[in-house]
Amino acid sequence: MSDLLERLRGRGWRLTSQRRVVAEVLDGEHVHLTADEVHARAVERLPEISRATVYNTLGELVCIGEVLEVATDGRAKRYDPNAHHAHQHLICSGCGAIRDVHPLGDPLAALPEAERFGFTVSGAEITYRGLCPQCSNRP
Amino acid sequence: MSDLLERLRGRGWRLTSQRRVVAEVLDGEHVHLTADEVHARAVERLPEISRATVYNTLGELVCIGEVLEVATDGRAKRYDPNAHHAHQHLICSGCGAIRDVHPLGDPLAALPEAERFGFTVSGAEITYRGLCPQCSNRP
DNA sequence: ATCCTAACTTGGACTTTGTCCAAGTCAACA
DNA sequence: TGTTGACTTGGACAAAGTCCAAGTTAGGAT
Repeated sequence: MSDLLERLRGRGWRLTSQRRVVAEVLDGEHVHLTADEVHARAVERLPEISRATVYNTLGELVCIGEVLEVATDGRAKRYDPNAHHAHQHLICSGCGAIRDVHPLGDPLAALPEAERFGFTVSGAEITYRGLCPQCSNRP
Repeated sequence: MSDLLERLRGRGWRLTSQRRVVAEVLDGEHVHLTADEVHARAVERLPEISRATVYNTLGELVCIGEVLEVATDGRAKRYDPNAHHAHQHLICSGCGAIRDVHPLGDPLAALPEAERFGFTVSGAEITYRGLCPQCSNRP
């Protein structure tokens, strides 16, 4: 189970039941939940947990790099617990399903110096879009 | 000026003063405005224009592919009038500045068949992140 | 030119997503 | 076992966006 909790303890976090539950929800299913979805699942295990605490905890996890924030559309942010393994995202335009994918090569290498405009470029996120098998079989 | 307006007329759009103003705002400065910024600029030319109309018009322009919606963070969507020229975005993590950039090669080519999971992949958006020259010279 | 009508716009109410804060609670160390 | 500062809570607030009934108007028909 959660070595995530161990890492948090190592960083001096107080291990409250709330943080434990949020970590478990994220660690449990490696999907890309919104903050409200995390809250809903957390409430199943700890009915009094507040939205504010879920937002706080997610924000802290993002800050320390344990979780990635994914802005796939203009809607709610999604939280990706798979932060320690480089990957990109493939999103179904039909139903919104998200998959982790692993493209070849380093996307940064494709951006020539002349196209960097003096920026210190540190990363690249790729969002592939398409239709999942189910949505392909419908209009 | 706006051949965008010509294309809209060609599609059977009623050319209202509101739509004209929104098109002019987008066409005028090729930056990446939020809906509220578009509204603010539109109001300067047409004081009574409502937020709802700006949202409607932007949504329609996105639907017909004249404008791209860019979700760079979890905040407001940004609207990119440069839809007809393939490009990606480079964003400053310090100040949020956005530049259009042109990486080499086709990002789709980097995604092997085995990593597509049966999806019909149709596009890829790349968001490069880094620090702009100004922000590099500060913490 | 004028009329008609479907298409468009308006303003305000409402929803979703997220932030903030004062007051109360509790994990962890002594 | 007590203490204390870190954490949590609920509710108010804010930002971004959607929806709708009522009013207006562009543009084809007359």
